[in-house]
Amino acid sequence: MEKREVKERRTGLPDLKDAQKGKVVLRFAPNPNGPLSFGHARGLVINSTYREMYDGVFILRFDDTDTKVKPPMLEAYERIQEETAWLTGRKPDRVVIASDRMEHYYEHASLMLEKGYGYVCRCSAEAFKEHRVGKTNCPCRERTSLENLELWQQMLDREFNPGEVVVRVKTDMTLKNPALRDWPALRLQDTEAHPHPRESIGSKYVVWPLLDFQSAVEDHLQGVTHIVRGKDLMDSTRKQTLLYEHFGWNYPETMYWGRVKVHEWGGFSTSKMRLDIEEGRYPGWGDPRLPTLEGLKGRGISDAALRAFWLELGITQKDISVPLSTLYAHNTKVVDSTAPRLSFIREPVLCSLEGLEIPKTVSHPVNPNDKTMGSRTWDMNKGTVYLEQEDFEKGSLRLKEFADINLEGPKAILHSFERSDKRSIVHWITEENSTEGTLISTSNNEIITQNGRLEKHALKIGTIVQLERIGYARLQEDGSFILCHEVSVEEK
RNA sequence: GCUCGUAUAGUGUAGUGGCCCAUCAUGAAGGACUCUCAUUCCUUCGACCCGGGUUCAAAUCCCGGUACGAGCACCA
Repeated sequence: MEKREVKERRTGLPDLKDAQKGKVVLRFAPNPNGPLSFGHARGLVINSTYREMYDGVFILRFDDTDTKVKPPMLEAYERIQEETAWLTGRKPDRVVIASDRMEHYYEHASLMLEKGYGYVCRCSAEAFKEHRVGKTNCPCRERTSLENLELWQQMLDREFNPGEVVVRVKTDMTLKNPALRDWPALRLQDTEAHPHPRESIGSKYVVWPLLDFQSAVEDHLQGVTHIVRGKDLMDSTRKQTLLYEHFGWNYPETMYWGRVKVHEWGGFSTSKMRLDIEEGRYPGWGDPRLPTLEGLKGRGISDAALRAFWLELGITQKDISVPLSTLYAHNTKVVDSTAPRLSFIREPVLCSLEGLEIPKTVSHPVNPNDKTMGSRTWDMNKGTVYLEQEDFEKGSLRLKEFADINLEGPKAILHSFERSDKRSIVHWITEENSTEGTLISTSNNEIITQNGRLEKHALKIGTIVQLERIGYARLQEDGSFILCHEVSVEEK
């Protein structure tokens, strides 16, 4: 009888299964091998939104347990926390750093060996692969817990080299899914050659947990109730569930989202970007061509737009490909009502006004949809204005909020102050109310710098403006503007 | 190859057996407003992967096919 209600369009995220208000614990666990990027925003937005919905706890966890393949970046720890606060609107309730929690992982590893839930395996990776593929038990599996604990101590005492030994979780070698067969839980890392970048950790440990073990133990210790993450971690859930069964714990409820590709970006990875930056292909993580949170923010993509974007995609397991214009549409919606208008003349042509008596000043609204934002008033004393080359060529124009003109070479003959016909309305700027200005944009992975005449302004760094008839742009520290996206997607 | 997952308009999404000749957004086309090619508003266009089955009734359940994606790392 309440069915009717169920069928109404759901807005926002679907309910979490078995969730009670005030008792939900969520986490987002990036690898700090670089600052966050566009894709990370999904985990942040979804999980932090559930925190709001259920008045729960949101944990930011740094999964920094690999020092060689994806080594952590020291600056990223701080940066990621700032980015999290920016995107979610508040600090995480708890911050956990895996490399600070090693003793807990050791304790559980040792307990696992003692109880016979796992074993120390001295097979090479290749040798074990044969067991995995052939569904045969590895001889190491037969060791007693005493032997295992002894070997474990030797691991801790650095009596082995990386690659010689690994701790495995005992599952079942005949499991249908090969990924789950006696999966590795802890391994050795050469932290002399590859020390952990955090000073307090450095080369202190050689035995390190792998993601599936570290994450499983930590989720339990933190009391995580719901895990919402990408579906690439589905097998991870199954592995971890097997470990939870050994320990008699209850695995959190999980939900997954599918892969998202942004048409314009293709496949970016943090590791790849890091390499590109180190090799000088990009000057830094904030480069406007990079899909990092820093890059997007720097271009004027608002946190609210990013949130709206990811919330709209929701958590379907479908793999999708979205154009960037979807994000831009959200951004326009968020930013337009508060964006001051500004005049920027590309390829400026200087014209002198003649023919009619020129008023002392001309005013434009700061934002036509919000009169309380006031107006911009230009002095007209000098009688010279800049027009864009492209507009100049049209011959007869309407200078916005001012007058109709007919162009005769460098002379702009004032025709009337009232609109006299349908000639196109263009933006313009007086000589004395403008300065040299720069607009930076990106196209085909190139940075394009365009100089022109910029209206004088007193805006704060970071303000997102609408350059009239051009697009939304953000004021940078050096006074230049960086184009976020064009006012209209219409191609010219 | 083995394992797992997904398939609704151009792009995304809602929908868990009848309310669906299918929701909302975006997009496209047209229009209104506007001294910006902005914003806002209105109209129109446009979809249930294919084939079987279950049922009085299927986008929804089952089976098969196809397509796409992920995992099978001593990465996260």
